[in-house]
Amino acid sequence: MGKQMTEMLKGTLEGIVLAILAVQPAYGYEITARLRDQGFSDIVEGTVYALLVRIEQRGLVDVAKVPSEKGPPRKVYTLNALGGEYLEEFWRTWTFLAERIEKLHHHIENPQEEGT
Amino acid sequence: MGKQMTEMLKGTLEGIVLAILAVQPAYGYEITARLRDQGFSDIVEGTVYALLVRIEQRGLVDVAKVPSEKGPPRKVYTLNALGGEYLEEFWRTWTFLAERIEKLHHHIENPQEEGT
DNA sequence: CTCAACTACTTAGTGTTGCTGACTACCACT
DNA sequence: AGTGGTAGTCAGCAACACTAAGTAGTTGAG
Repeated sequence: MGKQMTEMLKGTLEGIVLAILAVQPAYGYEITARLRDQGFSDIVEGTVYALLVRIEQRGLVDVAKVPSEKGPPRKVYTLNALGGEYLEEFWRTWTFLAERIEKLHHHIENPQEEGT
Repeated sequence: MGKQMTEMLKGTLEGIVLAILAVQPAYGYEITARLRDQGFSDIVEGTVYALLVRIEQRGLVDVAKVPSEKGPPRKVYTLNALGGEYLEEFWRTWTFLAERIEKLHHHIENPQEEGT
């Protein structure tokens, strides 16, 4: 998708993954696949795994090793209480940013509506 | 606002500034002030100036030095054709990302609506 | 049995970005 | 002369996503 997407994902990808985990626990490989399903087709596995390590170290998720039938054991990540708080904070930040950006977007296409 | 906002601004701040310039040309100090007005209260001047240097070097804006009554000359930035294209690309990327994130947000609050 | 392919995770190094904090410089007013 | 607002610059830092390679298990073809 390009450089813009790469830069834009900084800070949001973490929230996206936490949001996915909020729906239900998952392991890295699965999360990558789910991201691909949801349209983030060029997010590489390495990025996701690195992100998971980060959020684990920050204590936002609980980890359980679960044996897999088809390969090495899976590390299943579950959003915990702290992670839930962090995710809520993410949504607040996101909403704040998105509202302002949408306002700019709208303004450009409708410059006559001077709000302030 | 915190670390989350800092990270989230990466990649979007550039688009925000370009969008501001799309409305009308402006100089750095003014852009900073306008960002503050629009709610981005803790974006520091240094960041904006650095960003302006970047987009100038990429040829997304034209620059004109205009004398000021109250200080050093102003560097007035104007969005040019290339910048306009880049901004459109930014909006596409933004829309793509925002749609997917909103879907996630919605999904969490309405998990019964399974789309797939 | 060996090799490829898929699953699953790890790690070292790179580039971009926004922030911190200090600095230069110009003007007006006290 | 000194303070404060205007306007821009610069060096150094931390965080993040990407690249690219590697490890390790399982399955299936040759």
